[in-house]
Amino acid sequence: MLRLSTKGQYGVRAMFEIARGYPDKPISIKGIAERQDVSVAYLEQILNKLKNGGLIRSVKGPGGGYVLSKKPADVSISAILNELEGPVAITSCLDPEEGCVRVDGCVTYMLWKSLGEKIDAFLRTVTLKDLASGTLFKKNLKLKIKNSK
Amino acid sequence: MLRLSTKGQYGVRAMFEIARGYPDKPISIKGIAERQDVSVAYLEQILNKLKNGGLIRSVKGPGGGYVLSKKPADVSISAILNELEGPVAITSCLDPEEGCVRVDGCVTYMLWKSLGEKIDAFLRTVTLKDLASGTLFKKNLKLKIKNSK
DNA sequence: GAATACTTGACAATTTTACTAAGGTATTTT
DNA sequence: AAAATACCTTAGTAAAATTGTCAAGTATTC
Repeated sequence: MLRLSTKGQYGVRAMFEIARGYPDKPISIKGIAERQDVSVAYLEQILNKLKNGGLIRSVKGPGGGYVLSKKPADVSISAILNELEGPVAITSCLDPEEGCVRVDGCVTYMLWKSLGEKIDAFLRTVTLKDLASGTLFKKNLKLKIKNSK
Repeated sequence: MLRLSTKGQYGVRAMFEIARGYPDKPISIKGIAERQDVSVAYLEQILNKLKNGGLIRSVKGPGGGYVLSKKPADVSISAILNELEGPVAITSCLDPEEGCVRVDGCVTYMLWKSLGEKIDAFLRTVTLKDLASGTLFKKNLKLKIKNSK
């Protein structure tokens, strides 16, 4: 359950590739497609959204590609996924574009709201820099050791 | 993004209703359907899964219905969703029934794994008793006040 | 035996996902 | 200027998942 669409997954992986060229080496769709094993046509859709969201800018012509708008440490996974798939919304009640039909005291409303907030809080703490440096892996290891005591 | 299916949502609401009859008053599908505004036929499917998972037991005949197998404080949201939709698996790599094609060092593997673990850890802490008592709401309020200082 | 209520499996409509296709625009190099 | 590179945009579509419905049971109680 709670599967993330491939669009979101590929988007994060593509942003990771683009981050590697920061600040001045544009990364082409073709290059990303090869290294991350995703079709060029599908990536075009994804990167277009990220560009419109202002997370990356494009450089046309030979030698062109995409460049991160901000430094990797300032680009969170939350920002990427928000642009591609909208905000976390466990239920339709919590989707700003939909809303709740059962306005009355729904017993689960707070549950899903809290869960969504926790998820987004986590995704905001992880950045492209963390992916590149493997920080996340280390953090996780530390936590495991701590817990096993 | 990260929408939970209606099956999972209705399942939790149904379990909440059943919890209200614990330990000795069976709650009928019809009653749940009316109070939670879900069709009887759809609930049948859902409750059947929960029954096979051992979370509830059924009582046939007039006055029958479903009864919780354990006390509300021992039934976590995680257990309910696990039964209805399988474990949290943000990506197919992390689904025990699928697996990862890109076995090599995938940069995002740890990210999705950590997120999944965090989600499940939270869902394990919330029980049917919490839903009934509104504990979650109070916890959340406390947190907000703390943060706003 | 009539009423209540759970049991089971099949199936169908709708929506979402996960792409592909095709043609266009902008920039650089030769 | 022409060719090559690479981004840009919209439309369409097959497969899968979701979200149910339907029908024909079985078990229990009154």
